[in-house]
Amino acid sequence: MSQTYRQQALSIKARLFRGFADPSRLAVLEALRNGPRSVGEIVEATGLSQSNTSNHLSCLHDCGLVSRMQQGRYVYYTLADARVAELLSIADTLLADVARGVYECTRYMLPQEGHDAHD
Amino acid sequence: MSQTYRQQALSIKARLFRGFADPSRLAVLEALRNGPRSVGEIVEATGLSQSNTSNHLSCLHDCGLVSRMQQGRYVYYTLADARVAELLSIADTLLADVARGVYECTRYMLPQEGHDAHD
DNA sequence: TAATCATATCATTACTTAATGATATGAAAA
DNA sequence: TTTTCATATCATTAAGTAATGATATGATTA
Repeated sequence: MSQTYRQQALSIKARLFRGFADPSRLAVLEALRNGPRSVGEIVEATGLSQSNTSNHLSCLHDCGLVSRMQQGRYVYYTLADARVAELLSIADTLLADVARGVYECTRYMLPQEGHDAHD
Repeated sequence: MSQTYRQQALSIKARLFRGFADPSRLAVLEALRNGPRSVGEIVEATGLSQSNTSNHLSCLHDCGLVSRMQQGRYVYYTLADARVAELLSIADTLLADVARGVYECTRYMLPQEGHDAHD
C-alpha cells in the first residue's frame, strides 16, 4: 500500500516531465524563455493553431510550469519558475552529448520517418 | 527551411524528456539512482514485467540516458550521465512546489481516474 | 551438447494524447 | 449595445505509445 504512494509519486513526476515531452509544448516553453508573451505572440512564434496553443497552455498552466496574467483582452504567460528554464538548459547541455542517440531512439517511431542512416 | 531544423531540434529535445515522461521508465531510472543494476534487479525493484522492463531499457539506452555493460549472462545498466540524475533532482525540487498543480493537470485524463477532490 | 537461465525482440492489443474545426466566452472598441 | 477581437472550451479524429504474451538469442552450467 506504500507501493501505491510510490506509484502515485512516479505518476506525478512523469506528468511533470510530460509537460516538456512534446515538441509543441516545448516550442511554447521556448517562446517564453525570453519573458512574458501573449497567446497571440506564442501562436505566431510557434506556428501552432490558436486552439492547439491554448490547449497546451492550459495544460502547462495546470501543471504549474507557466503562469498566467490577464491584461485587457490579452493573456500573458510566463515560465512559472526558474527551475523550468533550468531544466530546459540542462536538457540542452545533455543533448549536445547524446543528441545522436536520441535521434536514433526510434523504437516507438513509425518506419516511414526513415531513420536508416547510421553514419 | 531553418524552421525545419528548429522543429527537428524540438522533436529531439521532446524525445529526451519523453524518456522521463512515463511512470515505468521513471521507476527504472530511480532504480538506477544508487548505482548499476541488472535487468533482473530492475524488474524486481520496479515490479514491471521482464519484457516491459527490457523494452523501456532499450529505449532509455538508445536515448543515451542509461548505459549498458554485460557481465556473463547478466546485463547491468547505469545512468549514463550525472545530468540525468540532476534532471531527476531538479524535478523533485520543482515538484515539491507544484505537485498539486501537476496532480490536477487532468486535461487529458480519463474521467474514471476521479480527480474531483480539489483539496 | 543439452538444458537452463538472463535478457531481448516481436506482433498484437489497448490506451493515451495531440490536432482539428467549430463554437463559446468575455473584454474592448465602434 | 452591437461588433470585433483575443482567448478558451469541446467533441471528434487521428496518431502515438505502453503493456502483454509468445518466442528468440546468447551465455553458462550440467
